[in-house]
Amino acid sequence: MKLKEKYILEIIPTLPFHFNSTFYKPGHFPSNDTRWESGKRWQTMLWGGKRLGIIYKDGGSKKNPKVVAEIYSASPLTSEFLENLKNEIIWRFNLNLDLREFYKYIGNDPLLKSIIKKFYGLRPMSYSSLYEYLIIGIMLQNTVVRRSVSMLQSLFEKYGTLLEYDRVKLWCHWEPKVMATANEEELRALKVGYRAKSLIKVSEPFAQEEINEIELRNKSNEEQEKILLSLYGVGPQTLGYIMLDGLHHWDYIRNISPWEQKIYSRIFFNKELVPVDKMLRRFGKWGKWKGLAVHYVWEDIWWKRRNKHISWLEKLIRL
DNA sequence: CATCAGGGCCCTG
DNA sequence: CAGGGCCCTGAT
Repeated sequence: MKLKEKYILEIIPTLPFHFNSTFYKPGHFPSNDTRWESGKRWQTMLWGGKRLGIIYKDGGSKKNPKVVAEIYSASPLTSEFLENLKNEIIWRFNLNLDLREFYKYIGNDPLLKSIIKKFYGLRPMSYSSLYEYLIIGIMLQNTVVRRSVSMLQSLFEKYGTLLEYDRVKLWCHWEPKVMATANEEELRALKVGYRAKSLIKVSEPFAQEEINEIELRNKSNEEQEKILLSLYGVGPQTLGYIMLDGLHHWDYIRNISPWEQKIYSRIFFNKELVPVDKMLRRFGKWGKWKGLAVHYVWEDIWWKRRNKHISWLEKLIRL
């Protein structure tokens, strides 16, 4: 599917803003709906029934930051559509986030000080919809990165759409109803294993529009947890990712998976393995910013890995 | 060759 | 609330 129509959206983020560390997360596993180079992220997006190809560009300076989003589409888009899309982009990448209070509260922490200086203006982000994030969460469960990558790619090739824009070909997600009506055997043929059942069942409430992502954002913390946990295949780990990245609860850390526990032990405690409850107590000192603080340290180690070999980390990643 | 655990979660007792 | 089972895959 070739996308010929092109529109430009310009977004002025709040100060301070750091483009690269916000628009690229080296800790995310690689997927073929996105591509990155410094100052530029390609990203497909299925939104409002349209399959879009987007290029996010760093279009400003440190003092006057600007995100330029090139929107490619096969069919024309109305100005109303584009305005709504702009707001969605602002939400997903937290371009309205005011970090000043966080920096004030946390800025002198010995571990965070230098990281904040390096990534001054970093925000968490979720490049996908809630539904798509749930799919990714299911792909991560009980396996290693390599398999997560290959399972998602298989799903793209069977249920997604290959888009071409800016001379780049990237896969775009499917509508939930496509997977809600898939049968388990055809999914299992893609070697997703027992996750097939979760994929189907998690798609159903979205296909039937029983869950509205926009409405969910306005519900209380407890209601959000309840709704998400009621979905088949969603447990505390997937919930944790979504509460922070997708629903912007900057204090949300309840669960630490074994893999994260090992990495956290090294980067926060310089030890082999620290008990989870001890970790949570330590993170508690960052109060209502603890999730965001952990995100900063977490991102830092992945950026470091891009530049130099960290052998203990390589062993834990298990590509 | 077999066995095991991995960016969890569901279900049972 | 603890613990077994689950699709696969590569590491050992």
